[in-house]
Amino acid sequence: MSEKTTQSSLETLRNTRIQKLNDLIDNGVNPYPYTFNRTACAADLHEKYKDLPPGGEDSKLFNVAGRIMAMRNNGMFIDMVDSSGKIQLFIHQDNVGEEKLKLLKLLDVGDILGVSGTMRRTPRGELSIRVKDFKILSKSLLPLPEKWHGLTDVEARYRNRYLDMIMNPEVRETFLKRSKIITEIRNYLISRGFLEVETPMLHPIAGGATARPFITYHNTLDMKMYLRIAPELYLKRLLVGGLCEKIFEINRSFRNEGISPKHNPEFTMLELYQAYVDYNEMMVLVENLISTLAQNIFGTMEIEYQGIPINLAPPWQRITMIGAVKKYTNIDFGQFLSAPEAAQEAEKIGVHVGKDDSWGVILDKVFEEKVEPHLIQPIHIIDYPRDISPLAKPHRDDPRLVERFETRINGLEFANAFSELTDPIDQRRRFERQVEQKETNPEVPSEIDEDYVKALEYGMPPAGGLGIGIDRLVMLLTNSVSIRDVISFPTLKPRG
RNA sequence: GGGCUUGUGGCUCAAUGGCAGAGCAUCCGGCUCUUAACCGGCAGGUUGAAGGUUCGACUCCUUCCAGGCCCA
Repeated sequence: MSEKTTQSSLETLRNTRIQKLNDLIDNGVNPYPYTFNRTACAADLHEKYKDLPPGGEDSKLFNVAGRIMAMRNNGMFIDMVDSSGKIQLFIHQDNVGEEKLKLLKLLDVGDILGVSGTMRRTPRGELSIRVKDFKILSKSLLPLPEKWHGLTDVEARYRNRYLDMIMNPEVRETFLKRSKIITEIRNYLISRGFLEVETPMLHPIAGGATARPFITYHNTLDMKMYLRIAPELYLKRLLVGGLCEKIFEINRSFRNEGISPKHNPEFTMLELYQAYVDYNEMMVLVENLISTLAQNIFGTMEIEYQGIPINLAPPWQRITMIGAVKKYTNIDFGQFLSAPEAAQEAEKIGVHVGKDDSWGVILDKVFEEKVEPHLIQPIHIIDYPRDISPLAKPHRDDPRLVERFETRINGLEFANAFSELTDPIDQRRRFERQVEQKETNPEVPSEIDEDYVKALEYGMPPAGGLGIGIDRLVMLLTNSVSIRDVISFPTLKPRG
C-alpha cells in the first residue's frame, strides 16, 4: 500500500528550487516578471569605471541584468554575467531593506536578476555594484554545472548548447564571431553590387551537386520532394531571368551523408554568380573576400589555425590539378589519358580505384590522397576533369578539362567555382550521362532537370559561379577543430 | 560501414574481480568586504541498457544504446 517514492538527486535539487519559487510567490514576488529597464551592461561599467581606484565610489545609479553565476559570503557578493561579461554585485544589509535581504536567501546560482545600484571598487580592486534594489527576473529550477570545471563532456555540450554557452564563454565568442563573419560577407558583396536572393530549399529534383539528398513528401501536392543539396540550378535560373548580374545566397543545404568533424548533414553555403566573368575572376573574388574578412575581424591577414600559421594575403597560389598531382607523385596524368592507364598508375602509388572509375575520378582520387594533405597555405587547384564537373564550362584550351577550381586551405576544401556551363545542348548531354550512371552511383539525380535545361535554352549570360562553405570558413577563423563547434545545434541522434 | 575509445550522484573525477568514494553544487548551522570565499555537519548511486561468467562484477565476456578519434 505505502509506496516508497525515491527521488533522484536532480529531482531533489529541483524540488528545493520549486519550494523557493513558491516562497517567492507567497512573498508577493512574481518570479517570472515581464520587463526590466536595463541602463548598462557589465562591459560598459568596466569601461566607464576603469579608473575608479580601490575603495572608490560613485553616486550614479545603473540598472543591470544578468545571470547569477556565483554567490559568496551568504549572498553578499554575487557574480552576475550578461552577454558582455561579468560584474560583481555587492549586496549589503546597509543598502537594502530587511525584506529584500530575506528574499536574497531564495536566490540561487542560475537565476536571472535585475539590480539597480551605484558603482564602487572594493578594497581588493574588484569593480562592483553597490546594490540598492534587486528584482528576480527568472527563477532557475535546475542546477548549473560546476563552477570550476564547468561543462566539459562534449556530448552534453552539444545536446545542451544553452548550458554550453552559459558555462563556456569561448563558445559564445565563437558564435558571435560566426555572426560577424556572415555580416561581413554580406557587407562585402552588397557593397560590390551583389543582390541577395532566396531560392527554394524544397526541390522536386535534387540537383546542383553530387550528393545523397534527404527525401520528404508534400501531402497536398502528393509528391516526393528533396531538401536541396545545392541552390546552384535555381540561382542560375535567376541569372537567365536577368534579375541582377551579380547575385548571392547564404543559406542551408542538406546532404544525407556521414557525420564527421568536417561534415554536418545541414550546413551553410554562400553561393554567388556574376555574369560576364569567368573562373579567373572568381579566384580573385575568393581571395579578396576571405582576406578582407580576416583583416576586418582580426586586423591581420596572417592567422593561426591549430598552431599552423596561415597567410591569407592575396594573391594565392594557383596550380592545375594535373600539375599538382605531378608535383607530389611525379605522375603526369596529362599523358595517361585512358582510364585503365590512369588506374594502373594510381595503383602503383597505392591509390585504390574502382573498376568503373573514369579518368577524372581516378585523377581526383589520387589528388585527394596524395596531394590534398600537403596543401596548407591557401591555394587554388584549377582545371578539373570534365567528367566530375557536369555544371562547368569546358576548358577553352583542353577538352578533357573544365574551367573549375577548388580553393584549399589547411588541406580542406573552402571554395568551389567554375566558369558556368551555359550551353544547353552540352548541359543536357551531361545530365543524360549522369542519369545513365544512376545504377552505379546513388549520389546522382535520377532524372534530368528539364526546367533548368529549358531555362538555359532561353539563354544564360556567361558567368562565374562560386560556392563557399561558411561553416568551414568559420572553423578556420575561430580556430575550431570540429564543425559542431561552429553550428549551434549540430545534428545528433536523440538519446535512447 | 570498419578499427580504437568513452559512459560512475546535478557537474568534474576516483575505485588490482572483494564495503561504490572525493571535490564542487544542494540542504542544515556559523560567518557581512569575498574572489574556485571560508569553517562544521547531513543527505544524495539500478555504475548507459539487457544478458552472461564468477562465491563475488563499476571492473571480465556478449549484445544493444549514445558519444569521441581515426579510416573507407
